[in-house]
Amino acid sequence: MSITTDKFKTILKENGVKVTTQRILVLEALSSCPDGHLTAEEIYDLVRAAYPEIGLATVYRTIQLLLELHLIDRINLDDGFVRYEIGEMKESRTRHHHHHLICRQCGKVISFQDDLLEELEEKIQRTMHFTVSDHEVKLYGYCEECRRKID
Amino acid sequence: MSITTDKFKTILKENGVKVTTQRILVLEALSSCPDGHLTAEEIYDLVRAAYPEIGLATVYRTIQLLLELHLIDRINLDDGFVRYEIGEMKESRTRHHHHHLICRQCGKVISFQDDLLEELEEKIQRTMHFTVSDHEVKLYGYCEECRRKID
DNA sequence: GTCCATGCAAATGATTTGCAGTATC
DNA sequence: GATACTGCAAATCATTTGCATGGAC
Repeated sequence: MSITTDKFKTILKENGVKVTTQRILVLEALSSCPDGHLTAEEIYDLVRAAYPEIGLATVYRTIQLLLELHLIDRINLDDGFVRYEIGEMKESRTRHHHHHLICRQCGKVISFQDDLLEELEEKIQRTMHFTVSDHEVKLYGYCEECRRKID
Repeated sequence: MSITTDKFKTILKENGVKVTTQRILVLEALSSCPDGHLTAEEIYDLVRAAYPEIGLATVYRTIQLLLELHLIDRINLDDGFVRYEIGEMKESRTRHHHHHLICRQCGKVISFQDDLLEELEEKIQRTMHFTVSDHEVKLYGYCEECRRKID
């Protein structure tokens, strides 16, 4: 479950930054597309529908702020666009990351949950003396429809 | 073990593209830094030491070619630079990927081998009907030295 | 000799920044 | 009312591209 507007306002105040229409609209655009993986330009277009005077620079500055507040995550699918998505399950202390399946054919992105890396992280800790705090996993391949077309 | 210059020349010929000094030097720069994770600019600087007249555009074009020939891999550490590294173990048919530990403190990148994702890929195949062909894993955290400094 | 490859400079495209006006607290 | 935030336009920076020259086969 993603963050509500009210909770967002509280977080902004707690961090000593101002609550502005633009910030709320950017957050809401990201919230409204929970599986969106939106680019900055896409967020800009979405917000502009409701608030035409917003500038692209403000969108970038707001994205930066949301990243610093850990309310959104950056995703790089190596297609030349950086994307952002709302961070989910902020309440739980455990890092229930979700990861991405990326179809090489149609570019579709499917999210999935898995904690299988726990074991790997522990192993890394032991053998490499490296403390893992976070991870990012991308699986490339072919989605069901595209595989059917290829066969 | 990474590719030799002779093997590289053969691959170029097999693919109907010309063997040029520039291409060889770029490949050798990447080979000489097996753990380098070089940026295009860094490759440019390395090659220029031996061959000052090379242009940055040629470096980019060669990187593109090497990627298409699957001789190098692209790595994105989300620090604003795209990096490249020589592909290892090209001879074995199995995908013995290596992954990266990235220190959030000093930025150091440590490579490691692991096939732990085999299990996950199989599960994805079964439950999501998605055929995984490749994967990329990045583990963020703190290396031994930096952890020591923090404590 | 034929083309592909190169070097240079200009173009591109995402992101950033400077600055004067504006809105929040 | 002070100051952080915004919008705009200009700047930046990695990467790409057009084109005339040069090199590989």
